[in-house]
Amino acid sequence: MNLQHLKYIVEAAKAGSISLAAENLFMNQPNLSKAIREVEAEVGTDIFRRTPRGIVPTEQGEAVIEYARRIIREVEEMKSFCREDRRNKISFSLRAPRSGYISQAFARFVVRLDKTKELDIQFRESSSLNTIKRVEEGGYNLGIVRCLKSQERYLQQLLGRRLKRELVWEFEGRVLISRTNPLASKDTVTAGELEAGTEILYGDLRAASLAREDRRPEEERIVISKRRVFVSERGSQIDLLHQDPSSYMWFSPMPDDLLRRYGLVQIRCKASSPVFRDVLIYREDRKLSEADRLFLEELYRVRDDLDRRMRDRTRTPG
DNA sequence: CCATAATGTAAACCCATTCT
DNA sequence: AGAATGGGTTTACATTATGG
Repeated sequence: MNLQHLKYIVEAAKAGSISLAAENLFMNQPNLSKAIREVEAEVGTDIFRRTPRGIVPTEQGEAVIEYARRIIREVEEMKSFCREDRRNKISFSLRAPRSGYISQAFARFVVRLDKTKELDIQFRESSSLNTIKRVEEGGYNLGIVRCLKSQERYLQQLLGRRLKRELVWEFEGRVLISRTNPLASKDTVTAGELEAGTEILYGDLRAASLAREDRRPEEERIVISKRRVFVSERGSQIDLLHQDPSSYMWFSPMPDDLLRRYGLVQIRCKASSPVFRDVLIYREDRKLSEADRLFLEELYRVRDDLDRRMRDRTRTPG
């Protein structure tokens, strides 16, 4: 049994099928089948129960797979330990939803880093499902996933047992509009006022919705407009907001300086705002690094600023 | 003494086929 | 339909032999 064998059973567990796993591993099914049998022979217990529709881990198998994951990860950590000069290099990787407050926190975090050190920093905006996948696999160390509060149970289910989680922020969605939008001077808008406008949504929202359609038939999203445009590129979203002054999109509360920079205004929607939760995730076995903590410090600072401003505004209307 | 070449073996591979 | 087997071929790896 070698590391390769362990990777095989982890992939097989993930795929739920030897044939599919073989495809993912760029090998053929018989060889994978044989390899799994060899591991089973060596550990002395069946890892999977074979069924006509694929494979399911046995009770002992679950434990074996968990061991395998840990071993693979440790080896990866060992390699990265040897690869980089840890004293002289800052490594950081984050996947997060598209969000003004997160990108602002990220930017502030980066400028605070020691100028004399090498940087290996990755920040990528991505859907919650992809974030979970990448963080689980170990490609990214930190992830922030966003879900509707009402779908939280789903998220917990998706996260499973191997990821630690921490609530970053719970906020009411805001309506993001151009400064030239006739509604821009208002404090709050009603659903009726938005109804005629064009709603802009992220391009991947349809496909990567956290709740699977088949399992959760009732529509949680508040649908207001009949005119909906899916756009996944930030610049185009902003252009469209300006070109079509009736258009709007739901967004997380955004820092004022960003709003000013883009010529945008953010307002509450009376009564029917969806409530979102942003949750930080990272692998169970991983300790937060110095850089991670620095980022979180900035993240919470930006969040608290926004929280405070939003409270002030509601107290002094007009 | 180390580096390269030759050799033998185990493993990975592929395909056809059978089993559940 | 998907998993397992068998048999033949190729590839990878380790060991040993040879040469600078």
